[in-house]
Amino acid sequence: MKRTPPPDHLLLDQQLCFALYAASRSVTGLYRPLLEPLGLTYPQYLVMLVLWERDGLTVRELGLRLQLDSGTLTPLLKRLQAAGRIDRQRRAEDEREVEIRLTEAGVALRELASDIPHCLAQRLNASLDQVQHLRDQLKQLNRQLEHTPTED
Amino acid sequence: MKRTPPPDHLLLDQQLCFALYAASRSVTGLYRPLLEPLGLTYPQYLVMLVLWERDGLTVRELGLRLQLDSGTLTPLLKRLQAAGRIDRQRRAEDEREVEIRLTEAGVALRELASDIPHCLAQRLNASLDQVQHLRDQLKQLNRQLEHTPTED
DNA sequence: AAAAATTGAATTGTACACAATTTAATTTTG
DNA sequence: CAAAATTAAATTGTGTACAATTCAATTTTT
Repeated sequence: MKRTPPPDHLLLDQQLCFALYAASRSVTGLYRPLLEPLGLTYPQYLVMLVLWERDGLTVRELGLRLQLDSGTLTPLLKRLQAAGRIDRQRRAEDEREVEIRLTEAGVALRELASDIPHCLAQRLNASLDQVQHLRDQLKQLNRQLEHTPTED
Repeated sequence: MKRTPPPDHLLLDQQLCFALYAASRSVTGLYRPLLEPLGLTYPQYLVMLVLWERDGLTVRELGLRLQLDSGTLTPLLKRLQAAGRIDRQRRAEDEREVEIRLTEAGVALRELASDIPHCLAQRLNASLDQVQHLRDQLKQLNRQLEHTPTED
């Protein structure tokens, strides 16, 4: 005699996607005050993390690492260049590729960033275990999604 | 005799933030082909989820629920209105508030959306347990962040 | 080797996010 | 009650995201 079956599956609070979306934006928000003194946005910080690990990558390689395409990266990299953190240069071996290299200022910025992970961990006021567990689950989810073609 | 101490904390793969950011965008990407036939973007879908649960909320109330401000919601809601899914109307009791109401088409859209959670769960090809566990951890993280003022 | 296909960036266009400001309506205060 | 403070949306401006297209450089085919 039920009129409408309980539509549990469409409840916002049931959605993994919303939990992810909200958590991602919240955490990004935590970074903002820490990154502002460095003059970096959050996606720019991610690019710097990659370059601090390995300098001289191409736009394509940065895109693979961060799962971002040239439509996002090109303007972002131009802003990092305008701010004097990186240089962009076509590769001699293959003129299609653009190599991204840290400037001295870009390398130096790493010192200023070195406290950020620690600062952030404190603000998260979650246990390290909790954070690592969550991170590893998310990474696993990401791996599963990477290997799931859209099968269209 | 180490030159530079291992900068583990700045490695991209160590960052919870990046795992979150990447997972969030990946999952949003999974929704895209499912939402496209409905003519909805992913944030628009979230707004519809809220309204399907409870119609007639104000912009402010939607913003609280989704953690979005008027700068994001106002143009999004105008697009939903232009697409005929909602009406926007100033409240008589308080002319500052704008009440959002589903149109008939907006209500009807719910039927078409009813399969989406199931479709998505399949594409995630993760166990339900895994998804629920992850979701609950993220929700807990969100709660912790909500109650952590910026203390500035 | 020349034509065709592929590839890497850049560009174009649409839609978020979010800080900061503005505007209008309501509340609070002196 | 009028001025000041507060509030809710809207607006403005900057910076992503991402699909789709363009363009030039390289590879692959014929």
